[in-house]
Amino acid sequence: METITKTKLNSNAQAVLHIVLEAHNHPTALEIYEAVKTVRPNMGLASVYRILHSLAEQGYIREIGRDEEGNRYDGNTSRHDHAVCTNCGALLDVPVDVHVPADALEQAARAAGIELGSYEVRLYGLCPSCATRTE
Amino acid sequence: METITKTKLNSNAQAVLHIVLEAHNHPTALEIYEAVKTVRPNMGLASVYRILHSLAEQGYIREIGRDEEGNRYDGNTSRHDHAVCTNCGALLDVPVDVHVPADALEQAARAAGIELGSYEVRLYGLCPSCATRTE
DNA sequence: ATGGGTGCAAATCCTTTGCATCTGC
DNA sequence: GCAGATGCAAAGGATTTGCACCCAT
Repeated sequence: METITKTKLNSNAQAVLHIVLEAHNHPTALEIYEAVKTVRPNMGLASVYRILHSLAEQGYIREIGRDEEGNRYDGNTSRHDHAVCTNCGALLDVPVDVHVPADALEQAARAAGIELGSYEVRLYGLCPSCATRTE
Repeated sequence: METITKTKLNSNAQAVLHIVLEAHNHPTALEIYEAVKTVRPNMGLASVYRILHSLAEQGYIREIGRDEEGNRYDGNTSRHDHAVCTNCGALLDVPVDVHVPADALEQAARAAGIELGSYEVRLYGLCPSCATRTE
């Protein structure tokens, strides 16, 4: 049972949301903070963290795991897949849906003993720049 | 092009590897450190971190992402999938392979522009205990 | 003796929290 | 006036690093 309550956003939250929605990459909290500071120079880092959490909780954005740089956020909340560069760590969107047969998902969920909510495919490999640099 | 060079492991590294291989869950560095201390009481945390990195680099174990507790390690290096509890954050193995059609993978990799190495399906939902507690 | 591994402590980095203040309603 | 949001600084927690020391070769 999902309980998502979207509350009205104040102007600070809107500014943060804007940044995340515009970002094509998957920015970290620090990157979002830097970007937001150009618009609201006196916003503090702590507020950015608090706002990001509340935006994620309300379903406006999504947290998509951490890497060595920290937690990353995604403005695209619809189901989609990601590719991770095993060399530089870049996290890219997969622009097409990786179709996984529904019955395979259900069987796997049953086997793992979980009540399936959603899923994601992660591709690991070399991103364009790392592929050429390594070839 | 993968370059994995397995060097001979010294006894400390073997002790750490043993812990990770035996662990059925996906322990964090701290948990591994605690476990290793029962066998080698004077090993330091820094050494555990150094050893874990080198074991992962050499392909003995695998790093499988971070959560609020830190980086988690997996002794199972063969391709397999994971389930994440959206309530308590538990990270479980999926005991069956989620079969993703090879052509879907290739098409997705091409679309994302990466040279595909491997992949993983992540299931999100409620683990057994959270499901009953929430129902 | 020599290079690598080790323990310890200090340093880093991301994130959270306490608290006094400010804001909008 | 009050509840919630904010900035700042301090605290917290995971991970890394500097460094002197020790060990096996």
